[in-house]
Amino acid sequence: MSALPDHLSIGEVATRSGIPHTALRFYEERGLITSTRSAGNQRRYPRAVLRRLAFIRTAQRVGLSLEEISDALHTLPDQRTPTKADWAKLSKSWQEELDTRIDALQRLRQRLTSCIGCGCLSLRTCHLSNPGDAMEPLGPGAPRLKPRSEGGID
Amino acid sequence: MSALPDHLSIGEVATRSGIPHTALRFYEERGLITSTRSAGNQRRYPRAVLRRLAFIRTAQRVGLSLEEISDALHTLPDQRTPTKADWAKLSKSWQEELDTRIDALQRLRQRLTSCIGCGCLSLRTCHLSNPGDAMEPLGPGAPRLKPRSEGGID
DNA sequence: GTGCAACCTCCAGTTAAGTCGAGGTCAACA
DNA sequence: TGTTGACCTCGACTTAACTGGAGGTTGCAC
Repeated sequence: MSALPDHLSIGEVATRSGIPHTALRFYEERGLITSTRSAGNQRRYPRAVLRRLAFIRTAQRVGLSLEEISDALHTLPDQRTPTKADWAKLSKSWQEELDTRIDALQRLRQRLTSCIGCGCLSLRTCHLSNPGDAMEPLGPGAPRLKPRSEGGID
Repeated sequence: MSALPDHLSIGEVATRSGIPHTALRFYEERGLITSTRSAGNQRRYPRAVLRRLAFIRTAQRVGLSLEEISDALHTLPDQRTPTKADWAKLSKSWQEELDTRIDALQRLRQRLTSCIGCGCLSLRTCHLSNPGDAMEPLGPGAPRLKPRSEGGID
């Protein structure tokens, strides 16, 4: 527990962030974080990397891809003071995305809630499994190569 | 637009659900949906599969994995009338999961909102990137092999 | 000055969720 | 009877996000 210096080794960052060193190198490769090197070519991170990592992990947890996160972080001028407009742009685009996701989650939860209450006992008939309202503005699935065109259902 | 029979071919299901036939076979392989076969060995789906697929896609969209969805669907007695207790159990476990996710999303959004307002112009100092509150009950990342132990940050 | 853990690079492997293509079958119409 | 389109299986490939190992270097404590 010595006072942390400002130049953390990859091991220290891994320990303090809970993120494996392999993942840290991977993030660096992908441009999500950066490091300088010591005389002997070892990575040295500024302390701020921990906050950046926390941000990355939070965004990731809510379903944003590393690419989206990376893009977002890169709309901010890379080394120096982003303008308020930069921030506003980033925030706005994410807010829409987040709103959409929150909405979808709440609708799913709502369906579950009402289903429990409604006394229906089968997936076959329950409206839980029968959307009714518009859905699927985004395609799911891992390979986000081409957006799939969602047809109407039932 | 002939009146839909109750035994849909894979092509019909694909068209009506907007889900590629390749994915349908994949879901079947994973046990998320089932089919019977025609005399000539072609898949035949009951109409109800469309609702089931809508449910799957919705759940997937909000970030649940096919495995989680499959598990959930399998807590319901497979072919006949699940009891109210079955439903309650499934619903409850999902609700917690959904609540957690909604919460995380809202916190992230809140941080973005307040950040815009606070006038801070750098990720380095903004509390947006500095969680402060407890987070990461679930690990992110694709390989969910071993849950990662999240250390404290900064 | 030696030993060993922590670091380095490079590359191959893994998982989830599919996609794609080859090679073959079936059904229905002309 | 022929051919065309929808279907079948099987296996290889893709993308994102990592993990793991081999083989070599650094840093620092004794």
